[in-house]
Amino acid sequence: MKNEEIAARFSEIADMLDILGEDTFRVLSYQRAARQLESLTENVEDLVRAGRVDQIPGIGAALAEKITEYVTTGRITYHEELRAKFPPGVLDLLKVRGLGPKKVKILWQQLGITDLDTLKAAAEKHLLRRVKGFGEKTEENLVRAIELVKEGQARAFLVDAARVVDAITEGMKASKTVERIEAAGSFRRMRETVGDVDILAVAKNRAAAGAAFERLPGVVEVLASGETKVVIRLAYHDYEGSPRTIQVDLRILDPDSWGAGLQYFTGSKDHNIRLRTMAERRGVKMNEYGAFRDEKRIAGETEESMYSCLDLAWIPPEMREDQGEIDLAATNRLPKLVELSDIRGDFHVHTDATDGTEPLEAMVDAARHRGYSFVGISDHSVSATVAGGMTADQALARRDRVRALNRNSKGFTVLLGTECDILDGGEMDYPDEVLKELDFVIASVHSRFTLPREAQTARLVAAAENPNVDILGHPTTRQIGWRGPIELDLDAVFKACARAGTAIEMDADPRRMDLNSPQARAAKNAGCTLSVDTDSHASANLTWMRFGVGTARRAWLTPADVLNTWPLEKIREFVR
DNA sequence: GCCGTTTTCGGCCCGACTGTTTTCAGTCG
Repeated sequence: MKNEEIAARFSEIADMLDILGEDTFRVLSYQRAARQLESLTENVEDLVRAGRVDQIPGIGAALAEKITEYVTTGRITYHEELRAKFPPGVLDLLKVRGLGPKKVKILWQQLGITDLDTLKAAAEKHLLRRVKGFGEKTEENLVRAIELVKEGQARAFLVDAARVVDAITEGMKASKTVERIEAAGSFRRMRETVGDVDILAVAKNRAAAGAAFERLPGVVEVLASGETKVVIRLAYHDYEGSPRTIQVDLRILDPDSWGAGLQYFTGSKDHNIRLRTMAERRGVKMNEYGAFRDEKRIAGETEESMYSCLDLAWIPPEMREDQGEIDLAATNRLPKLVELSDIRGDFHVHTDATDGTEPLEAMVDAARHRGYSFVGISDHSVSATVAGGMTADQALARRDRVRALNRNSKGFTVLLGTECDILDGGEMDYPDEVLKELDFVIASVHSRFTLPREAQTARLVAAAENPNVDILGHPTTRQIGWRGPIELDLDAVFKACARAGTAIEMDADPRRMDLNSPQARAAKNAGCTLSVDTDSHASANLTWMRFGVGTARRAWLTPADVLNTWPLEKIREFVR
């Protein structure tokens, strides 16, 4: 989709205008437009064709024209003209913590510093402290901050952020300095990756709570330490065992501001700006301490009170992205989102018969202990050689083992399926007779990621239309931080799935999260059923369901939209 | 550059913290 490409260019225009000292609100307009494009569920090319680009919130005539220019010509002249004014490397300086547009402009135009290496050398030679606004401390901080940029500190996976949140919550509770503690920010909104972790707490003795926070195990640096706000950088190991660091903000609130703080620091920024604008029109001032009319507090203790004082229903955090949820809350039309407790099973589970680490029986047991009523076993097909794919005979040979398991377990059903490779032209890796013998079929792409868009689309459409295929697995095959999505006309695939009655997967592997939430919302709008699965290769991975459900909630899915919340009889009907 | 239930002009969220300077600008979220 061109959405991301245009968003990236708008974001860069914003940075350049900012450094040039242009009007801040122009800069904000480009930033806001970039965020809107990133979370847009529709393909911007379709909007251009339909002449509806300027209906995107935050996009007016000028930005609509630039979007149209990019869609038709592949470039934005204004963007290229601005770029010509900037030596390569200058924009990288903005990534350094402590450097904003003003300081970058000074470094570039007064000292001729246009890249990270030169800046680091200048700081180490103490050349910066001669400039007004820069001092000894700034030089020290910059050297460390540049190192961080060069390490390429990536955003944290949601599962890792959850472990950091748990560790901090436990550590702070153990310190007995806080009465209440909860995570807010993009983690609470269940974004697929998290830039920093926001923790809110209530404490009688703020200084003691702040000190306990700074002493938590794993703290490598204290970035700020005030009365109501402490910021640290924390070391952790990601779910694959690699060492990383993440910034964690602690905000200490008064009990009667708890709801206001939770609302404020959960965001998103655009959601909050809309709320505050609404409040202002009603003569109400809203901030992290409460809602006030004529200096008098009218809300703040609970999050519900902050919404109800604007005549809004409480909005689930996952929906707070300024994508129309506020209008729904105003008219009591918010959807009843799917919850973890609605999930009755998991279709995408591997065993040691292919590339899983545990035997079938162990995976079945783990699923049953989660309180599910079914589990779908979906090991790889023969062409997935790196994953130790099974032959058709091996796949069918497990039917007896599964029948035995099902005979001995009341109220729990093992479905024997496959994650069958989609071959080059969209054919399936197992013959129809074999697919028919299995309880369900997930069809996935594991090869030929670089096919041209049209061929790739035709390939997935053919798979979706195969009457034996029930679920299209991890449809874009992207892996965060490693491999981008395949070139694909997703809308065409959604239409094919809706037509053929094939479900589309939301694969909750932390690296995949595929479909992601805007895509899943588009799939729902196209009439598709979604299946939220973990793609587990070990029993511990079954817990990823929490984040798959979080992403499904971001896509506004209800239980009716999610195949694996349905009663088993209805599921059997669907996969027949 | 966007936007409209006081507006087609004149607003645009706003508070915490740091570092440098000495009363505040810049950055961040």
